[in-house]
Amino acid sequence: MLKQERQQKILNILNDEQKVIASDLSQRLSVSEDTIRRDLKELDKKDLIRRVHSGALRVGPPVVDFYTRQQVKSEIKMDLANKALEFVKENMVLLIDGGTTNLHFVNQLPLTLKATVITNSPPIAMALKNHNHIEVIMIGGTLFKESMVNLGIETVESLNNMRADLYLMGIHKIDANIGISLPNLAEAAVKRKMAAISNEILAMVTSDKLNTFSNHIVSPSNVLTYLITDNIQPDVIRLYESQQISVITE
Amino acid sequence: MLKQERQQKILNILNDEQKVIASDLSQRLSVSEDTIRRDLKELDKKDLIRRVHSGALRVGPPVVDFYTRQQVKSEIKMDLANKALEFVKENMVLLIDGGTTNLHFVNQLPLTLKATVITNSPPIAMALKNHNHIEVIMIGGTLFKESMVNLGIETVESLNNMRADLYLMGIHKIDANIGISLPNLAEAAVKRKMAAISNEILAMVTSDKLNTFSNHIVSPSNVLTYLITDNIQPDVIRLYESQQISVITE
DNA sequence: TTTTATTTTGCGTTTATTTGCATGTTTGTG
DNA sequence: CACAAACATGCAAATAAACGCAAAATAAAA
Repeated sequence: MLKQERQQKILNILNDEQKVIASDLSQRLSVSEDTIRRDLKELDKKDLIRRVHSGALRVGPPVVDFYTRQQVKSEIKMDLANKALEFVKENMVLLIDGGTTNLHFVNQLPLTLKATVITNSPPIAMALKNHNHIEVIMIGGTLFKESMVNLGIETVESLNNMRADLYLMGIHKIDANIGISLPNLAEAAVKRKMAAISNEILAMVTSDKLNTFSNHIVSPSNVLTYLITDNIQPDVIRLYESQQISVITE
Repeated sequence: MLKQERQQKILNILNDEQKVIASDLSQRLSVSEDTIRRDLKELDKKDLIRRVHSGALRVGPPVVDFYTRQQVKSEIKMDLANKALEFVKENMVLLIDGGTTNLHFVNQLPLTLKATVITNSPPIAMALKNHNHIEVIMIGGTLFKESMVNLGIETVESLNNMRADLYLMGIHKIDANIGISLPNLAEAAVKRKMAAISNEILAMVTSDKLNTFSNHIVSPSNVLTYLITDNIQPDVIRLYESQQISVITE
């Protein structure tokens, strides 16, 4: 393995895990501890990590570009996605749009599940390649690369002829009073349409998104049927439950 | 082998494999390690790679490596894809369907290219995520997982309102007499439609696909404008050239 | 085509990196 | 304080890179 390659791996691991232990790294990367120490020393000199006795710490907040986001096993999101699984029944028609949490959800779907998935997100479609009993219907449109979803008039029109049992809505921002919102007009329009053609709507929301808002409003938050979150503050939960949303937490 | 050609191969390999070892390259390209080192030094100076001790790393964002990594014909396909690049002009409307060769092609498109890409293949769309000046229009439909393309009535209907300058048709089987064929009815229908709305059609074909056929015929082979292949048998080439196809080989 | 000029390549030699190990020192912890 | 784990330092082996030079290949000119 190349030295720089190994150091990049260390940085990636650190990005995922906050801290690393030198002896661990030695095993995981199968090089001697001396080599790891030398790596850590170099990375520390470049201020890419903070060296401490027996290991190293991450400097600054975790980086979240799209690709590392996909690789990073964000445990919280995995947990949320895992809780969502129980709402999936055989032969359901699922409507799934973009977002990393939705991608986690799809990756956890059992390979044997029989269902139909409608999506406007290429990554979601790709993740279902090996689910032989899931029929995937892609909605076309203009690819919006930041969220990796197809948007536009055709997207909305295609949705006209469809109905779904359960819509897994990717959430950017949600506020109990203001509603579900995000920074892109076209994306809001598509989500609104998706909500309209679905029987039930489920949203997985990490607590950092709760009670935040952006400029384009999709709909009031009470369109949601289920809200899965890691936030356990009783007053926050009550806020949504009072809107007839069934809130699922730990 | 010419120097430029070899350096392009190095870039292709690097694109595919994220890193290269100088001594490996020396063997794979059958030149001395000194030559490889000189190549790497030049490419590094142009910022096309990142030189490190004992090898080099890829610069820029990762590419979509969706299909099985160590494909036997991978290098040949990259060569074919590379030859296809010259037919792409600024501000063109490209229509691209599925296939590994097409994916290789897309991965080799310069990040600065201005163009519009229409595709029914999610992997192609994903591969264009970092091409900030390429507008991607996805055609929806039912995902056919073997080829990873969207198919069906909606797919064909969506294509009705579109026109493309150049269609990169993924080829399963082609025979000079029987035509272009494949084993799936719906896919054949979509390809036929795509051919109908395109000004020119380009096909990249490895020699093992030449003069083979399957049960669903897309069209006669003479719809092609360009045929890029690694087959250099003069009689085979003449077969296609006699159909007014411009054949590009080594 | 033949000849000439230029570029590219391979080899021997020298120099530099990287890695693991041995040895002695420091640090954290009970 | 004791003691193990972690660390720094120096060293040697293995690889890899840099350099100069001559042979070979390619391009250009006659």
